[in-house]
Amino acid sequence: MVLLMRLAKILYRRSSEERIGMRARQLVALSYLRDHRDAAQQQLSEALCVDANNLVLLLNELEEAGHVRRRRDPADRRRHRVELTAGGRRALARAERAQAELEREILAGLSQHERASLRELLACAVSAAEEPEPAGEREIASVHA
Amino acid sequence: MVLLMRLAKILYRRSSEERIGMRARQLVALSYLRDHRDAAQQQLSEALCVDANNLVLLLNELEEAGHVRRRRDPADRRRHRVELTAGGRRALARAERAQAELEREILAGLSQHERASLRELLACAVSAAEEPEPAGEREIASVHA
DNA sequence: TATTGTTATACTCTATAACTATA
DNA sequence: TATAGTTATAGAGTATAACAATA
Repeated sequence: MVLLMRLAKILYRRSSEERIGMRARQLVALSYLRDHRDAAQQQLSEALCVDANNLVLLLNELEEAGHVRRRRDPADRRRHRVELTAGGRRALARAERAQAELEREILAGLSQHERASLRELLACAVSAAEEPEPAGEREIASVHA
Repeated sequence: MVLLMRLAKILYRRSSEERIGMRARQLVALSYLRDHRDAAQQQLSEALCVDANNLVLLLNELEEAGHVRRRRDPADRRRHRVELTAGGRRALARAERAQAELEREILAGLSQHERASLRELLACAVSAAEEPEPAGEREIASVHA
């Protein structure tokens, strides 16, 4: 856990804007939006661990850059659905290429196979953490994978 | 990479002071100090990715709490060596127990074996990132492990 | 003169609370 | 009245720069 925090900090420090073409936070948001089409802001706020108000500022940046678009949900007009634009997709692809290079640098101590394992484990952990469980009954889980 | 940043943020958010008995940053620092006895502040600053001035503030907190002690290095009196006190060791142990419980919660989607693998991979990556390589010659590395 | 650590200050990021509109 | 999003403001966190002590 301590290790995870330290590695994340190393990564964050090196993910400068000139290096990957956008802020690290923006990259995380765009990446999430690609995997979860038309997410509502509330959902984004929870998934990215960003307070609702901060999310507004983040989305303002992204919308101004033309990377995302906010549309009112016809079903519930209080809601805004956020979608990735074509330009946002391209910017995301560029950023991910740069990020992959950075990844190779930082994880130079790991073999390709180990890096793949790490990615898989993280994906599994994050997706499990994403579903906050229907209600209670956490004890039974995590016995096997 | 994005996943790593997201997971770290989830972890950081949940590592509240009342939960683990100290700030997350303090835990990271104490943990490092246990593994690297009598580190100089400069070394700490680099390893923890904390600017030298912020490190001073962090160490002030820790020293005030009685968890660490600063001593001048007799060999180079400009240097301060930071050491963990007995109280610091106890506080660290308590925090790590609480943190381990949190870990089980957050990584509930992973089996015990998977969690162990993750820990190992992270340790490997961090320790590799710790040595910034003698100089140049990064291209040859990272072909195999 | 260069380096280690410290202090002072300014800036960025994040969180708390009040506000608008829809339900 | 409650919820989704926005705005305003304050607080925490972080970085830039000048400083003191030692080499």
